[in-house]
Amino acid sequence: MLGRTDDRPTQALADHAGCLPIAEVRDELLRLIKMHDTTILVGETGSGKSTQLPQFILQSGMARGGCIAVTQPRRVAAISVAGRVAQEMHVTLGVQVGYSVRFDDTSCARTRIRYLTDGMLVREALADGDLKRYKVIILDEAHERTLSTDILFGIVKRLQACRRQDLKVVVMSATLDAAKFADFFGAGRVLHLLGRQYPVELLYLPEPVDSYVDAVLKAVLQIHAHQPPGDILAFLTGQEEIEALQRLIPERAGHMHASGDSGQATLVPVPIFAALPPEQQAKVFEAAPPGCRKVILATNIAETSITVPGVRYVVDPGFVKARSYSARTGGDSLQVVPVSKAQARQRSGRAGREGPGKAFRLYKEETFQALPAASAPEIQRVSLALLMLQLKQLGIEQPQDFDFMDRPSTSAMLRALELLLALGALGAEGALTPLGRHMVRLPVEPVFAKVLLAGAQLGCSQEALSVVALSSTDPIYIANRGMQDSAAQAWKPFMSALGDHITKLNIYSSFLEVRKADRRRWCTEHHLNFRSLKKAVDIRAQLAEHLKQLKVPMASCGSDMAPLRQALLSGLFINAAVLLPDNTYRLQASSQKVMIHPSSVLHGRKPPCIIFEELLRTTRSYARNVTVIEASWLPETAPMYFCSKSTATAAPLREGWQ
DNA sequence: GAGCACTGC
Repeated sequence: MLGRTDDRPTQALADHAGCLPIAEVRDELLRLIKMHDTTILVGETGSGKSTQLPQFILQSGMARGGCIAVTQPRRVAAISVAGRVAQEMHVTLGVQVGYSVRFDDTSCARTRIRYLTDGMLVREALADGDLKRYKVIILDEAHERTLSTDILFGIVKRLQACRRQDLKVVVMSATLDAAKFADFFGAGRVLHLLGRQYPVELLYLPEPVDSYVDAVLKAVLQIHAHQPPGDILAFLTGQEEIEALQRLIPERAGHMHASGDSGQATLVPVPIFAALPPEQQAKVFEAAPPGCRKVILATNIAETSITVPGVRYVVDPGFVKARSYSARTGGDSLQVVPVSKAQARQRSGRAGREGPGKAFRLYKEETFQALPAASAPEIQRVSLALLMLQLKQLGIEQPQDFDFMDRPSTSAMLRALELLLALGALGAEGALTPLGRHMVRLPVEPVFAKVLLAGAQLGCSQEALSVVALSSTDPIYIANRGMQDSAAQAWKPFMSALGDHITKLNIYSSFLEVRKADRRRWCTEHHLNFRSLKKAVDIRAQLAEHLKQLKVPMASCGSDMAPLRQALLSGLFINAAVLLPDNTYRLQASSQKVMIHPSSVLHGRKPPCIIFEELLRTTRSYARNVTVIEASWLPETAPMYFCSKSTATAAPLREGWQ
């Protein structure tokens, strides 16, 4: 079986490594898994662990009477690995081997190996606390430490305590910090697998640089001038830098040709980042024309999500744009920060997929040594309201006492619990209320779950569904450099003086009125993101189905937007702010000063009272996605926040759910 | 008068 299983990287590798390394340790691996409840498996890229191990376990009979779950952090991985395994086993995808991701479940009662996104398995655990159908749970790519994987760590550990001998867990990771996993699970042994990676030569700069963008440009030109053929993958932090280098590289490279360096191949820059339309993303997979060398200018999307073929050189300036959340202010910020050692290794590894490569790290070797081993796990960087709600649903009365691999800060947990209390999801004694149990069923942040349920009570569930679905997708606006004016013109007919939510609702309604076949073109004409709007349609349908199951009444408020704005206030009241004489706003909950973000339709309009979705800290604190409300609505919607705390009573909306 | 990395339910 193993001889013909490998369709990955190259033929040359088969000669190089013989067969998949995992095949050699198959029996040893199965013996260990049989012997221990939990096994830690460290496998480098290309070790075959994701495809082979589940098949070994299935053949061994260990999953008899049940199913094997294999989690992945990303949808594409779950889908593509399932497809490959079905092919190897000569079975139909969706029968013995299947996958389950949001909006797409290709599995059935007969499925024995089930690939899922980690978020999907968390959802299953929320519905069926015992995960009874699974005899084996494999947590793959555990080193990525997504929020969902971290929840699953605690869930499976707890499950094993009550389902003794009946649940095997395998934690698979690509990095060498397996000791931490072994320690957490009390796992007896850690097994290491050889990867199938070609050697990558690491080159550092002797001195630090002033501008990393400039340094990337220089490095690319030097590689082009002095290194043998092979494409270059350069990491940058965002769209703006990528577009700048896309212009500069041909300019400078052209200059080199003009100065007499003839016979040189042409450098072709190819951008890749998530917001790029799919047709343009596809260009990174096309081979460079003869006599050309591709320079892929990428964000960290090329670290894990996308593997570009043909890359032999990696240029890594050592920076990444990362989001961080402050529990103190409740604000988000997006900052350019140094990468971790693990990230730098992941990046340089991209040069060794098809042959020996070189990685140019644009910093000193000492700088690398001083980098943190890994970036902070997601659980320590995000708002924890959803996590705390889910832990309560899992029956963990004191979420602070949950068995975390890395504990989030107490202040972040307390802030989240306070929010849930104010939303009415938790009662005074800290238990889930009926409203909270409804909220946990909805796959959105608790504030938006509250908007949906409040919308139902206020007679505007149709509108609330659309607005919440739109808030759960990527931005729907496309504003390319130099076309802001025409874009603003195209959006004008949809703009509402009531704010961004109702403006987006107008866009969504118009989108739906367009014939399906014409929607893509309509979006292009209106400078709107077709993908985002289409996704909003899918999410809305899923949320509507959940509301139906919860027997929540569906109604429309027609053209009167007041109920919808009140529903938004019911969820977003902690982000209520009033206008000050200097035209800034003061947050009611914390007295912080904020300004309306210039991208908002309300920018410059000075409404006296607003709510907003997100506080973004850049040079200043900006409110993004803003809606106008009446100040008189504040006290009755969230008395806990706007009256004296000692006399606060439950919000009126909560009464209906008690 | 600023600028949005990347996932996921």
